[in-house]
Amino acid sequence: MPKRVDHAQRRAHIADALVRVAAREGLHAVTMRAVAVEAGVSLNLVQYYFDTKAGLVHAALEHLERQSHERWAARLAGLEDPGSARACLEAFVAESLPADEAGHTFRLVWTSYAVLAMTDPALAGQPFVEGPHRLERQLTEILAKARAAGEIAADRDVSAEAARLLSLSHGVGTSVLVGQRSVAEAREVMRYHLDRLFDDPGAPRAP
Amino acid sequence: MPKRVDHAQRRAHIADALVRVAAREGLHAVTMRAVAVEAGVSLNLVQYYFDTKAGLVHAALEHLERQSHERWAARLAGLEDPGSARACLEAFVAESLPADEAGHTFRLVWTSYAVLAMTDPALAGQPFVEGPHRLERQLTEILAKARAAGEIAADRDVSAEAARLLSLSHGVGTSVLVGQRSVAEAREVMRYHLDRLFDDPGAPRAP
DNA sequence: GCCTTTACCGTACAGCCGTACCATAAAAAC
DNA sequence: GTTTTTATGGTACGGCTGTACGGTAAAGGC
Repeated sequence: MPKRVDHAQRRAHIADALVRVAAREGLHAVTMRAVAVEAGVSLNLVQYYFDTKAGLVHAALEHLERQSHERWAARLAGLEDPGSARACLEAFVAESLPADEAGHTFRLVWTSYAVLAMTDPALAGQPFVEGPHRLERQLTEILAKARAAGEIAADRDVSAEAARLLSLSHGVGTSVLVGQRSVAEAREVMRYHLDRLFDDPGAPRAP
Repeated sequence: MPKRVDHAQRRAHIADALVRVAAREGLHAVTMRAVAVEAGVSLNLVQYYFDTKAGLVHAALEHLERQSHERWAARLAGLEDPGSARACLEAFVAESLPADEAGHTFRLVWTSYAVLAMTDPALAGQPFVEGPHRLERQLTEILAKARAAGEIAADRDVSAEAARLLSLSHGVGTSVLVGQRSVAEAREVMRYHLDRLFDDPGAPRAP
């Protein structure tokens, strides 16, 4: 075996294994041993790359956030009409709903981490405050442009609308994860919401 | 000490202790010993009343659901104008946001259980499907009456509105719990939502 | 050619977990 | 008044967990 390996790649491989275990059996079932088995490496190797469990868990969270950010950016970039606010927001909805397996996994594990952060001060801070805030600002910008372009009514409060979109998508996503709603029903709720946002006849418009 | 005690009361006492531990340190920190200490009883007593840990956890969930149901019913009953849909929905919002300590505790522990149920089939089923569905039906009824009374526009889809309300309130509640938003900001988002629901000038009305 | 570093393995240890078991006072049953 | 039941305490056990430690083959460095 060669002497030098790509640490970042090994760490990503192990972090992915953690996410898989967490998605399948819950974050509480994540142990160093379980992650090692899932990654197909020895227990010691997990220790070698993340020397404590807290470090592993924390690193996996950052890994997850980076991945989701990239997926969202890629989806935005792949839009055929990036100028259309409706298209952007529909992409946002599609991305945030646990539709495909990747989305389901991400939402589930992310929510698990969020719950963990509610009682563990070492985990809170950045990811669950900074991340959503950034997303919310992004949504606010999209909405502001749409309002300026007359796509949505002039009397809408764009930052409130952004908060509503973010919270609502998170809420319906959760309802899908617990089995209360199907993905189709969730999509329907979000479609209704967007329809209400854009189709507002009789409301005042910009220019 | 007397021979016969009120089992239901003892069980409630211990279940409350579990909820307190879960709210303070997270559901993952709930152990038989921790619950026993919190309740001020011996480990064996916890075993005596709920003979397995799964039983304890399950019973505490039912306890939590019953409590929340009672609180919500009491709030509805305490309304000065129970006929006003806006008042009902505002009561619903107030009840579902983690405003006071009880609400915070309930939301946090409830969400923890929800996350647990996402991977544990033994816990899913009833509480997280039946409960929300019942609430959603209740909201739908309130909205349908409001629409019939002309309080909200005739072109609103009441069941979609109910789903939106429920999911949105859950979403903003979560954002408060993770520290992304203050309770005041959450209330502001919900107020905006209700304003949009009720103030819809120019929209068609029922008789 | 030798020595250090890197990447890995296996194992051991102390601690906490759920659970089972034994003991025992007090009340109830008879 | 004896016997059984109920409510409780204490403790022990096997299993799993995170972490520490001692090895070791291969690759560089010199």
